[in-house]
Amino acid sequence: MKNKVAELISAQVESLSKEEILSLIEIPPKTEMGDFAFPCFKLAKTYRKAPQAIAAELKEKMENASFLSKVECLGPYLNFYVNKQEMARQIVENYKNCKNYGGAEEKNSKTICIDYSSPNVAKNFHVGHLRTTIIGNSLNNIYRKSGYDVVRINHLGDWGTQFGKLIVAYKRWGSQQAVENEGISELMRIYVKFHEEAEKDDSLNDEARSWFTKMEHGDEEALSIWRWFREISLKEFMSVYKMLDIDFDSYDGESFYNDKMAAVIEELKEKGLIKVSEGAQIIDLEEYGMPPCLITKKDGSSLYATRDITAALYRKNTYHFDKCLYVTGLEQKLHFAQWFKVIELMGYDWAKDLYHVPYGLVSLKGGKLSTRKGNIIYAEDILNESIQKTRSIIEEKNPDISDKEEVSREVGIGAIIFNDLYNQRIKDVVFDWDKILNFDGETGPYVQYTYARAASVLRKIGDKTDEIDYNVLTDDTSMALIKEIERYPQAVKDAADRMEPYIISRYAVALAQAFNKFYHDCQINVLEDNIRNTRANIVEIVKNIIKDALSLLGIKCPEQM
RNA sequence: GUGCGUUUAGCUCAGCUGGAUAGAGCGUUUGGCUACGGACCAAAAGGUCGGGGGUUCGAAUCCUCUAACGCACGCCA
Repeated sequence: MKNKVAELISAQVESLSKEEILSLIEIPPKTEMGDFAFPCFKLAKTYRKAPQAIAAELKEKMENASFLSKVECLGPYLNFYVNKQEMARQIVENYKNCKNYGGAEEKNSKTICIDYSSPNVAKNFHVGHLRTTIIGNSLNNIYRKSGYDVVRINHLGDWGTQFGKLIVAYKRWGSQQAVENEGISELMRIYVKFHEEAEKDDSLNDEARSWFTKMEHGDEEALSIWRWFREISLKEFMSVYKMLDIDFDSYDGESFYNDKMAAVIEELKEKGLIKVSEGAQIIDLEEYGMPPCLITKKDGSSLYATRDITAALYRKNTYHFDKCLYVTGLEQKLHFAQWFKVIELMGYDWAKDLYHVPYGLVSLKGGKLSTRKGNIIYAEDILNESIQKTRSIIEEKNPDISDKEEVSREVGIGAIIFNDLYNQRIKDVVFDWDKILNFDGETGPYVQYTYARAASVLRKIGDKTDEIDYNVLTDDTSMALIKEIERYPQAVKDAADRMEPYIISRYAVALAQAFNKFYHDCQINVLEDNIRNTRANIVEIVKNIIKDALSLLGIKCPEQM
């Protein structure tokens, strides 16, 4: 339709190409103002006339087009009112012709690696980790729908000085029994204890660093403790992933690159990038306005950047990615900028394919997240709390449905995921129980409720035919809903281009709102066959799109709730 | 100190490459179940878009200065 309008204008306007016209055409802010609008400002210079006059002139010339019901000029704008039946028909038929509406009909043979979640072993999985996990998972779904092959990488934080600290702490204050019984909580306890003691006695830090150096040199005692801690942690992480129904293609964490870093350091030396400064090996980035990137410490052991660089080289060689995304907090921005630059300086042109996908800081009302201060909320606790709240709502409103347990999980977890994906990634989040457990308005449960409602109507209707009478769909409410249906592919595309799942969330809410108004204004289960069938078909389309959109966020849609 | 990010209604946020009277949800006030699910729908109130200057026919959007808050700045990740 937009295309047709553009053609019509193009026939009258020589100074602009059809593409330019297409990009100028906009959707008026209010429906009374028409379906499409063409602002005439740009033409004012070439025609040397006021835009109002140009709009009036153009109007005369295009009033007779058959697909239009009306053309009006409102000041400098030319407003087009298209034939409603025709518009509805095009949108619905376009939907029906797609195998994967909103996404790619075929794979595009491109690969994207997404590094997300990547929690630190031996630390509890808290609200902060939930963000990277949920955002990364959603980006995975969005790119998959858009035709990419996606490699989901959980780059576990399972290497580094903190394990030296843990080993020291375990040897001094831990016991096998306690670790086996308490799992990560016990590891956290001795880790916190280490920090308390290390403030009084700095030699503990040296001891910890030397244990980590032993690990890097393959010391069996150090490694066997490390393996044990890692296994215990992974078990707990897996239970969160299971709740969220999230999986990964690779759990190669930092330790995986331990034996691959030497070659990379060698390469950096050969390329003349390494300098020695205060005993450490660094890459000077002053020229690029950044502090130096540290490659090894003075004791020779590796650092975060070393492992990231090594991992990037490995992934490029292994997966041949077209893009590689890193979903981490904004506070790590400098770190990524530094080592991306190092990759570029090594002469790899694919440095431009590395993207840091940052998100804002998660904090609690009382202040920052801090395990040491006990100011922390664990992922499992939020999820369980939300599931329980959902369960009690179901008991109150709809106690007769079957599989209550499963539905409570889907809705409760959906609420948490939706809440995390509702705003732009960059926004800081202050965790608030009241807000996260509110299921009214623009929330996951609202969208899921809309889905359940649609499912319920369709169940009541039973059999329906595929016949659609487009004359039934010309009222404002139905047209508004159909226009929302049309918007889905663009929403998916924008979300993929901007790496922003919130665009899908906002779309899902808008579609649900349009549907609920339609549901309210237009009775669906009526006696007239043409009306019932037509509306039921629209309901089914909307239901399918809601399910698809929520699936991109990682949220399930129960048929009843 | 330097750099990055944020600042839009009481609160949480949308606002696409600059375009028509700046939009939602929550909260507040009010109305709507003898219709298909009230986790719903409708209406009202609520804004000098942090502040100054500039570019433009036109700025929440672009440039510049500035303020507040957050974060990062070498041997943690």
